Amino acid sequence: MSTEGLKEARRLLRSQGKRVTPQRLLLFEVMQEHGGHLDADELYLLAKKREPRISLSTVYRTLSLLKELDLIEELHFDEEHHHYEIKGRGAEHYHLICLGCGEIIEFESPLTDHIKAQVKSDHDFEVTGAHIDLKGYCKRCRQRS
Amino acid sequence: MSTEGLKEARRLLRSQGKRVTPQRLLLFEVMQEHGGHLDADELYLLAKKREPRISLSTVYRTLSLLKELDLIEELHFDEEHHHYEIKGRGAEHYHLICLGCGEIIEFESPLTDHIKAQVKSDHDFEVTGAHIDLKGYCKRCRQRS
DNA sequence: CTACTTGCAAAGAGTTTGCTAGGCC
DNA sequence: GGCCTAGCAAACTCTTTGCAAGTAG
Repeated sequence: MSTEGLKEARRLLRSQGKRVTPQRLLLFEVMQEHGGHLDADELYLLAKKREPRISLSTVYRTLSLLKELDLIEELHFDEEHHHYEIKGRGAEHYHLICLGCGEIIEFESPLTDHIKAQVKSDHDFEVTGAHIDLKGYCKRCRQRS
Repeated sequence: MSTEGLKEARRLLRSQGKRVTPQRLLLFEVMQEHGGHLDADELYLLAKKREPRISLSTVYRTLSLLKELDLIEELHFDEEHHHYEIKGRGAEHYHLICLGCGEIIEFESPLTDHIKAQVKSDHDFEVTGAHIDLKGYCKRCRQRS
């Protein structure tokens, strides 16, 4: 399950042309394992236990990258101090992949539940997980042609 | 269905004076089976499971060869990082993958059309292709536990 | 047998990291 | 002071290339 999240992180980094570095994976992993919210310094100290050479700037840079990729959430408990936490691995989400510009839009749909129900009755198959990618063209790319 | 594509690949390679090597067939096959989009490294790792001696350079060289032969499509998710996918369509079918016994059942569902319609109205996104994998447990495997 | 291909190692292009030195409430 | 960013050389990721060994036709 936690490796699932890691793969997802790799995939997202890749698809955005970001490089998959050990530091980024380590920081993501630490956040995942820790579960709750962390601030930059706490994350730094935890990561340092495993990779003492990691730098605080990398922590900050990685946090904003992960936030940009929507993998973590920034919590403003107070003005001076930001906390971060892994985004809800809760609701399943799927992807719209634009073949024109490469943008990846995440979506959810209750219809996926209907598909599961149908598959259950048609094939007597109990679905536990789904992976849905829809490819096509986004509004902007369609307008350009 | 999938052997159809393989034969086509052989034929095309031949007709262009390219040699039909196990590596090229393997890589093409992996891409075909995977269905969705892959980048060079993902393809490399998948292929390595079946033929551990394959090299990353072969993956890159084969990808550009297959692109040249128009057997795969290069998706520019961003400037420097490319993804690839098998060309050519056909009746869309999706997969049920049993986590117990590994069986893969193909299915179709009109509901996928509804998802496309919904995605169109919600995100103004025109779907041209879909890749849907549902994982879970088939009847037999459920009865055994 | 000959020309095309592969695997390896290493180069290249471009990004990311770790420092150190600041900047901002 | 406490928290975060900037600038830059060095390190690294991803891709391509050169070459000797291997293989298809």
